[in-house]
Amino acid sequence: MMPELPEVETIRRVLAKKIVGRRIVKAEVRLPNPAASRLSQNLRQQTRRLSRNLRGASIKRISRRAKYLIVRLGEALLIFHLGMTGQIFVIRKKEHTHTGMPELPDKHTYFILHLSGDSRLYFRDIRKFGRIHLIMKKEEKTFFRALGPEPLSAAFTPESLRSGFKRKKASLKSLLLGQKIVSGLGNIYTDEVLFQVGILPQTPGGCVSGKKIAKLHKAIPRILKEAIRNRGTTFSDYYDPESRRGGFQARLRVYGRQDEPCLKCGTRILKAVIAQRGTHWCPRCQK
DNA sequence: CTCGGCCTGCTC
DNA sequence: GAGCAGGCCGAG
Repeated sequence: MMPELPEVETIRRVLAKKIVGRRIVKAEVRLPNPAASRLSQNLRQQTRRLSRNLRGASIKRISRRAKYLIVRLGEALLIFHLGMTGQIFVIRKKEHTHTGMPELPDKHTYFILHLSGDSRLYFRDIRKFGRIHLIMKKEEKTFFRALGPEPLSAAFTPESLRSGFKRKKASLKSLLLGQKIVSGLGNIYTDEVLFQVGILPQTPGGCVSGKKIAKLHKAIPRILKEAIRNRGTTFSDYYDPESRRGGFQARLRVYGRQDEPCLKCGTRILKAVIAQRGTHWCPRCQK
């Protein structure tokens, strides 16, 4: 997996079951090499706060904002962003590990929470695009200030989309990926949403009709919810913190289906780079 | 706004 | 060896 909103939400739900109510016995940072890497810098910057403030804290609640996972500890919030390859595992010390699950901690494991009840949370990130932050509750608003409305909340409205797209000549693909007009969509779900709404990803934001905006506003939460119901999308060997795979990959309509027939009309699905990301669409269903 | 850069590992 | 990968940020 690489996590967009549905995958992070799936992880949130698993963590809520597994670690809420537990106490943090110790927080362990394992700085990656090279020391100049951004994850290493991020962890070094946060490491004192992490080890000083986490010990003894108890986990009250797990929440999510867009693709950020938030472990609520009362006044403090421990925030994870998983980047492209971040993973979180929770296992008991003696628990039999799943086949396909890495031996933990391995060389890609950069943060460990030792929890009461002999369980541990491992943060692992092969490409090191992930980040960890510890902030105070009062800083939460500022921390997330750049994010657009949460697509599964009432803050997300046709009007918020309309004003975001207004007079923009950037493509819908880049606008939806940008996290500013609406947050939580990544490369997969952006392609899926645009297919279901029947709009080409290269359409400039300013050229989208009110009718399409209304359809888009309905399709975004619908698809995200469908993906969450299926525990997100899993490629290759991803496992959520419970060692389970997602199931949405079987329901993808365009993502990864280049050269295959469109499920609606049979036309060959195209793929090209748009907004620097591999983008999939049906040239007949999307106008 | 677009682009390159950040990272490692996998596939061709 | 090149190109690609589910994200994001900062430079120009």
